[in-house]
Amino acid sequence: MEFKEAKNKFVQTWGALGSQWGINKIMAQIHALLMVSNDAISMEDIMEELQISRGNASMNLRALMDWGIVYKEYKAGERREFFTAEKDLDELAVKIARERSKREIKPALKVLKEVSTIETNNSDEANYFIDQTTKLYDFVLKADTMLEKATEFKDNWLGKLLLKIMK
Amino acid sequence: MEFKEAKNKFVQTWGALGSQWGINKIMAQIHALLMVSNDAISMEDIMEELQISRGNASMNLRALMDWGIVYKEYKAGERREFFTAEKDLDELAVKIARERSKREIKPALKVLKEVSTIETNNSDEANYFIDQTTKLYDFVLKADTMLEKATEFKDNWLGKLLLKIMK
DNA sequence: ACAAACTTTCATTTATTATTGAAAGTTCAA
DNA sequence: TTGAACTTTCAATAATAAATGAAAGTTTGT
Repeated sequence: MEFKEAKNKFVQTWGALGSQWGINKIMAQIHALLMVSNDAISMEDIMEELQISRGNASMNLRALMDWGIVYKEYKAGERREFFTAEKDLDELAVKIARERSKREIKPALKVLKEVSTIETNNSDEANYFIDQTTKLYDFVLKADTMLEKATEFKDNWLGKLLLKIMK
Repeated sequence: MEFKEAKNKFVQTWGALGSQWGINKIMAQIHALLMVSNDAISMEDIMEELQISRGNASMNLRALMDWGIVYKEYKAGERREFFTAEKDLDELAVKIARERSKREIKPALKVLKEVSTIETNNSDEANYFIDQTTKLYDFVLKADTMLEKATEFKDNWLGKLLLKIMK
């Protein structure tokens, strides 16, 4: 396998993986592209490489910047903007974890709290519902807290965590 | 908020959460429904409650059973099948983690291995590519191993893990 | 102030994914 | 072995999500 072929395979795979985890395919592909690029890339080059429209590139780059995992870069004497990815994998994982927690887990927790604290008519099914949603709330809260704690390690938390787990 | 309203809100929220994580909305909704139901439910009842077709119910129940998080149950003297969810949350998390690892992470790792071991022409960009994909491989492997280890605890691993992390 | 170089927005179009429902399949009791 | 009761399959359809591209917006050099 030669370089170009390998690069393409990587970008495609990363894009597919993104889709399966609820992330826009192109967004994941752009990220993949930036991850393996030594220096910053212009929007034009991204469009060219992935064969996508200007609007698509613009919107997905914006989304990646909102996630805090892609940055704009300016080059001296250049009018256009260049883009570069967060290359530190621990930092990357931390940012993704934080965003997903904020956007998805926290709101879900709020709903779980709400529905698990309704006034009940003491019917069996209502009691069971409260019991189950309360357990779910505790579980999700614990998982979310774990993510938070893990991200506090900051430097190579994954490696440290792994060591601890294996004790 | 009354019971029926709360139940509906929970099912909707769980469905939306599923979508955001790459899981079919109805699949997540059926799962939610079963999670808060004291006893096993027939396909007919699921169709009725979620207002979906027979085919849809059948396909998604099959998918949930493939994941190992929903079971068929037979009631004495009843012709039709009833369904029930894995209620143990630790067990549920373990099963989901294992399936996603098997279906998505393992194949991705295989590709990462492939593309990070190409013969290089020693150009800067090819070298950088190999460097980055190798790091990514190591990172993803570590994360996947962590999941595996975590699931080995089996009994309340999340709680134990959390204790360890916070030390 | 103008215009060239570049980016963003968003209504429309296209692609992807999920759903339906009718037909085929299965199981079981008589 | 028949047919009633139930489930599965899958081609057609619908719903959802993503992509396009042209117009509007912005920035910068002169």
